[in-house]
Amino acid sequence: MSATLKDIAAYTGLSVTQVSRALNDHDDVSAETKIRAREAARSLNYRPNLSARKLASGRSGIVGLVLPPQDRTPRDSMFVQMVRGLSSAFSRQGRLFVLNAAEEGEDVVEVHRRLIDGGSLDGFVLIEPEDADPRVAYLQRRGVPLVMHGRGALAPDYPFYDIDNIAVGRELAAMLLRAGHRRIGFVNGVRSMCYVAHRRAGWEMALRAADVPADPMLHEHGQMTESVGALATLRMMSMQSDRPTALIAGNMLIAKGIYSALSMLGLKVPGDVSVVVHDDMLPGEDLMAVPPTSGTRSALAQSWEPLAQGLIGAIEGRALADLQCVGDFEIVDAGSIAPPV
Amino acid sequence: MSATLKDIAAYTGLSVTQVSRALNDHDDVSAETKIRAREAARSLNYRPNLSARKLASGRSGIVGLVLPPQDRTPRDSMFVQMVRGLSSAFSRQGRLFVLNAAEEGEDVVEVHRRLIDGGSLDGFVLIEPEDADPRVAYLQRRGVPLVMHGRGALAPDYPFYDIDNIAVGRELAAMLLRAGHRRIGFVNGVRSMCYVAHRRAGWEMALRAADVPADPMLHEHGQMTESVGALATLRMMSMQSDRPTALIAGNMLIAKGIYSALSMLGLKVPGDVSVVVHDDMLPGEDLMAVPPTSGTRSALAQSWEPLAQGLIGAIEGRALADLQCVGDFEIVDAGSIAPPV
DNA sequence: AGGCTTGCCCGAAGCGTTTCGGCTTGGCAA
DNA sequence: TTGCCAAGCCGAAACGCTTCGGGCAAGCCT
Repeated sequence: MSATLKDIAAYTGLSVTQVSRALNDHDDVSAETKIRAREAARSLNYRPNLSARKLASGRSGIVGLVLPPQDRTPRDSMFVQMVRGLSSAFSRQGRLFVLNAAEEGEDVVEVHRRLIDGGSLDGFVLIEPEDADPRVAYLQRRGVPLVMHGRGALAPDYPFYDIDNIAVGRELAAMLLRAGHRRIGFVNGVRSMCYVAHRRAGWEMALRAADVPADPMLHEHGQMTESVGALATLRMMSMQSDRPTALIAGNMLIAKGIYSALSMLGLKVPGDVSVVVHDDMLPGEDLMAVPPTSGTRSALAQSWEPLAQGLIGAIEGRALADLQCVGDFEIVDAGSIAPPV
Repeated sequence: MSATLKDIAAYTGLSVTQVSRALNDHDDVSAETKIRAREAARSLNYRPNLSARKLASGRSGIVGLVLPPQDRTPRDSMFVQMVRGLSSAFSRQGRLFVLNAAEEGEDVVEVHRRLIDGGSLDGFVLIEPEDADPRVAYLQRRGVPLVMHGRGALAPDYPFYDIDNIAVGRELAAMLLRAGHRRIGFVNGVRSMCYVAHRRAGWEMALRAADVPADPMLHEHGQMTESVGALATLRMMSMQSDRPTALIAGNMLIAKGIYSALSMLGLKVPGDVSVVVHDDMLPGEDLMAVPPTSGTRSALAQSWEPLAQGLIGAIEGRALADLQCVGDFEIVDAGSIAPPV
């Protein structure tokens, strides 16, 4: 159905070898031959057969992602976002991106194995890093390239794309400290996540730098949901003495919970309590109607391209240092900070 | 890394040919040889190389789904549901299921082409059927197996899994007619969807059978969202004369909108207005806290298995009639129907 | 002139699997 | 005894691609 290298060879009078080398832009092919081959390929509507390529070279050009079995964070729409983003980032690079979901009880590593020696994939994007990640261990042992969305340690030994979450935590606290706040509450994510720990560390660093003690009662771990935000707010605001004058929200859902708890308590933002948030700018969240809130933001959508670049770099064997990318975040002032009362 | 047929051949003393035939359960292999080959395969940890298989036989055992570019129905969590369901259904059948998202401006058919002669996929699950579906036309022309989730016509010429939506519409209306209602409103989905048209037809049939005119003012097309449900309810309930005494909701989100509009109007269910719904039983929707509502229900989650079976059947060349499957729905009475006032 | 490099090209082998056709063996009927 | 058939097995070719090793000219140096 589809044209093969042999067809192009016949059409151009070249050998199959030379056509292959021409189309793959090898360097011992004359410029004129390359052009001739490329034109023939286009006019014959040639599409390389990835299975054959994989068989011959060990590389198929297909990369993938395995959806962890139960989403601890029930952020389905983020997954769809991600799949779309990665699909298009990779297809811009001439690669195919596919997604496979792990079954409920199934071992995630097992799924990767299936995908690898089932024979097609030659690299993975990993998400939701864990501390000593078994997926990383397995892939590294087998020499399969990977790139991590986030990181499982401050300086891991694998390619990743992440933002500087210590700086995020530090900056969020610093914004409030600069306004004069001393009692600063932080509603963070689940403890085991590395970025959560980093943000907490940043919060502590900023406080220490301002000679303010970091009261553990003012820090809360939990799922990043609206209700966790609301409950944590109620708890902190009902502290008998020294209740916080400002709150940090780990993400927009938490912020929403904070706002609704505060309004229930009859407290105004920023008059009574200042609020800052780290916003991942997921589309759909803006529809959530959270009031404009100061803080840090970094679009999750901007990570797909660097992730793709990182994985492709890893496949092409570039040095680890080039493959560990720390992205930027922005600082915005939206008027949700006022001096403490 | 992974064992090959050659390794098994060496290990068992058989030829590569015979091992291949044994593992694929061909019939000119003795029972004893089959067992020997299978055991060797297991103990050598053999995994067939799908690329090689694809190259030799034209079939890779990988099937996929292309996510349409912009989701007209913003039901991201349903997609994730679906991916998980199909992944596990296919993996139970020893096949690999992958998902690829079409880019924003990209032609969906083009993506299928890439996946086909990129060389790996040998069949597709399609979703969101259209009237004269270009994807179906393309795949049929190229002889690539497919199965549709839903259908684009009453009796299409391709494999599908669907429920009898005419019967759904008829039954929903009949439940209300039996209670004595004559003015029955229907808040349905977007007009272009085939299942929406079917349900509408069912509604009309039931009314006609009861000698009740089908007032077009009592039927509303729109996105299946909460607000559409609410707005349609407000419109119908404010009709000067002959406002409906009962409402049919196309799905749970619409039902939720109907309930909130009715409560805004101070109307009770079922005292003032009866309500029925078709519920797809998506997990997460039960959390939406819609009051128990009578109507029809069919778990979307039950369609993954038949879809997988249908596609595999199509790949294996079974007859079309065996591949067109109409699933059941249930009728439940949850007390949301009362005689009209 | 002889030898070297450089630029461009090609044949053939091989990736792991399936499949086609043919081979051997033993049993059974004629 | 001969001939035939079925059961079970195997060699070799093929799928489309990459890559290794080599070949042939033309140009340069000494």
